[in-house]
Amino acid sequence: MTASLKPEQNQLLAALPAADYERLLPHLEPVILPLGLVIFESGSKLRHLYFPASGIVSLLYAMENGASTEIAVIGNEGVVGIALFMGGESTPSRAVVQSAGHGYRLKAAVLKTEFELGGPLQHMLLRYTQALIAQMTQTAVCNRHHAVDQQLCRWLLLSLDRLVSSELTMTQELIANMLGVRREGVTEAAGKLQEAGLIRYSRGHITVLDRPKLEKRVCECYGVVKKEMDRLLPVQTVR
Amino acid sequence: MTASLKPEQNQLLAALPAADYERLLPHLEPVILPLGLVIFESGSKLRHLYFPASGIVSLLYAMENGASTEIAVIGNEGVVGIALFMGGESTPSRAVVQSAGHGYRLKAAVLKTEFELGGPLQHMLLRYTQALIAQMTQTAVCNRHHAVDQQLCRWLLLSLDRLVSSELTMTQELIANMLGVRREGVTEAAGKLQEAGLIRYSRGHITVLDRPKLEKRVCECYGVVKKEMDRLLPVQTVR
DNA sequence: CCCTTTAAGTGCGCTAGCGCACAGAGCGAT
DNA sequence: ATCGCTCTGTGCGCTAGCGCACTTAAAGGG
Repeated sequence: MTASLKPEQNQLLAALPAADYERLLPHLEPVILPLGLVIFESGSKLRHLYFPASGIVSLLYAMENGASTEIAVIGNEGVVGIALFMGGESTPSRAVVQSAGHGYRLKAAVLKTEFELGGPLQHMLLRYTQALIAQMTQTAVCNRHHAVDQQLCRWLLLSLDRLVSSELTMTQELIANMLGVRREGVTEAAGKLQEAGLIRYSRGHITVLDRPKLEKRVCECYGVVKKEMDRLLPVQTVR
Repeated sequence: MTASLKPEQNQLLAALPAADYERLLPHLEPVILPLGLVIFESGSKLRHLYFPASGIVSLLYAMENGASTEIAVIGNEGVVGIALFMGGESTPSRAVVQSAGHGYRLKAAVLKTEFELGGPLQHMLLRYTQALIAQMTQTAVCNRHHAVDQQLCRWLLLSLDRLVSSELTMTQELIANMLGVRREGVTEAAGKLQEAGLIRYSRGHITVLDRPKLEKRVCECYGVVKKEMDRLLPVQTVR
């Protein structure tokens, strides 16, 4: 694990000036992110800020009746646990690893000290938070106005952007939980996309066959989020 | 206007330590917020941070086809224009005065300087931002899972919390735009509430007759947002 | 290799909300 | 008082998505 210690696989870390990065480095603890790992629970006090290097983490909100909805997805372009530096210590949502990977984490105390310095790290975390807000608001809009198959396209593209391969491991049941719809609704929507040759679906494995067509079919929400992310987030710099 | 210059009507300003408050005071420019005023447009560069003292401001997102959805409401408990200190300068949403009032604003440059100091102002603004995020995520959830009349209850209560009187001036058409539903849908939902004796509706004027019953009927979303606001935001201090 | 488990597909009746079209109804200006 | 405008109420038919019950089919462990 130590051999492959490359925190700069996380784009935020990668974009930090060398001085800041090196100050952080000794505090970055490598963590593996197995599928299903709950990084934090709704309302629980956060202990670490997570910098994913690979994999995908979902922010989910669970309702009293058990139904749930995905609020945002986070990959190696961001961090998990913004409540730490925003000052609230916890949020009403939970963070779950949706696609296995690995990452690095920073102890709450270290993060807070560094954040208070007010330098590049603070600026980047805040800009990322704004990008995350954009994603959340767009989710709200999409939930209201768009059909399930369009939302599925959006979800697939958002996931694809955070993965290296074009295959993702995810049952329809789980996708339904993310989108906050019925499992059968996902079956139907996925069926449409499969028929149109955009994806292939098989027992928990989705392969995206034709990304361009997916982008044609998706609602505007994906583009808005993407554009805002590109605008707000640093370009990956080679170290 | 100068006679009634009481920026501490805004709860964030009121909660600032005297030293910080007084440093800000000379820069606070009073502004009136007439109904319908667009504080900022989607994508436009922000020039000021607004501290409402009365009235309500809506954050709205408009889609390509003209349909729109409210993302959050802001009253004297918060600020309008968080993108300024988050670093993005603009957002894909727009801010519109939904209920007339007044407030105070700070030039972007002044705000940034003060924010960079990293003191109580920064902490408060970030905590408020987290509360706003909670509101946005809950909106996403509510859009997905709850019936129009429950959402109307939520909307009424959120508005009521930010007003002194129990009457609000708002046509069903406008409410429909906020909730992202049909105007007729609001007519129907409002009819139900009126029949149950919770509200009285008349040509753009809604009077809330029975707030407790409204709170019984509303979905959990209102409570979650309220609780999170109370947790994160400072209690009003007497100056 | 079978047999259990888990994922995916299907059918059917039901309801909420949509789109459209139009009918009262209050309010304000002339 | 009247006209015109805006706001509200209503009545359609239509569709997407829901809830439920069930079948089919692949995967994987004994």
